[in-house]
Amino acid sequence: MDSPRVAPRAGERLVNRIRDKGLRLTGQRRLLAELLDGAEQHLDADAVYRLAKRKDGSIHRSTVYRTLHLLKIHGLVDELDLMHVAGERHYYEVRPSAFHIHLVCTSCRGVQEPGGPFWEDLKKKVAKEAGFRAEVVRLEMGGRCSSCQRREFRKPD
Amino acid sequence: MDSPRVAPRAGERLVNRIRDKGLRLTGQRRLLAELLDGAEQHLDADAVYRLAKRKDGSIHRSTVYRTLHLLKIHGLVDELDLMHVAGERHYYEVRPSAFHIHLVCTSCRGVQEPGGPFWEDLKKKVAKEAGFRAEVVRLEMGGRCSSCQRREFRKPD
DNA sequence: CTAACTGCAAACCTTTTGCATTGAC
DNA sequence: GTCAATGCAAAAGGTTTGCAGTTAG
Repeated sequence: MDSPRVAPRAGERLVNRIRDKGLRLTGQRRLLAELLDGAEQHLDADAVYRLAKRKDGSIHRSTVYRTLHLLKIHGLVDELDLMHVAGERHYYEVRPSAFHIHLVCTSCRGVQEPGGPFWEDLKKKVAKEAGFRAEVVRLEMGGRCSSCQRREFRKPD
Repeated sequence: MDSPRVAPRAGERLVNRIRDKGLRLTGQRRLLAELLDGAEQHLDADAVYRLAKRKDGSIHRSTVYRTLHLLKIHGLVDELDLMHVAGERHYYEVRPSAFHIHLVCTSCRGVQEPGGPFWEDLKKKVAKEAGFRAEVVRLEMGGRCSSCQRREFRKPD
């Protein structure tokens, strides 16, 4: 599609994309964008709020919800449920590409995002086969990660 | 209930699976199971409730939620969010296999479930590659279905 | 300057829970 | 008969909204 192929600094990418969309860039939006962009794991709305609150004590929950909604409808973040392993929460992720793959362990609740040639190839084939102009593709697998499999092999419950 | 026992009648399969799990089969559970099993489309909790209410005016919402939860934790139905095209609702689907593929059109909100050799093959390869004992796999694609693509080609916005 | 955004509080909507009663096994 | 499931009502999330004051462009 139209993604720039030069990587801006971590924590700046989403901010730039907000400006590029012509959206007003307030202090709160900048803060939230930097948080989402720098996040090491998937965050739900409450986690985003609590992290933001530590940097700006006056930010309000409703601003977090409004901003997440705004980013979502502009396609800048995606909303995930990660197989509901942790209840009804939704998680937000800066859209790194149109194709997300998540392996969610129902035992330890860990989330892996595998990469490599197999998965790259898979993306291409799926897009081609679909007869569907896919904007977002999510492949989510719920099951047991390899370390939980080993643990359960040693000590079956 | 007096049909020959060749293959379980549509609307009876889930009922049988409930009994097989040793769960108590109440009238409400039977009704909900038949609804889910016979559903032509994906239903959310409210839709299940309203359909059930037409057949049993005294059924309560909380029973619907409790039953959906029960079926979910026993792996008899899966909970989907269908890319949130229709808000925060969750949809329930009798688990036909461990692998669901949904193509969700963000334009007309239609949901397709493609089948065929490509997708069968994909399931096998993904399961093998993952190094992950996958219990449930969901592949969801959000985009434009072929008829919406055609419509937009004729009349671009 | 002005439309858009924010904080606040209240409303909303879906889902969960405690309790007395009912019903499946 | 016993224990689990149900209906009911109330609570508990999580999210949205109307409003008045504030701010980015």
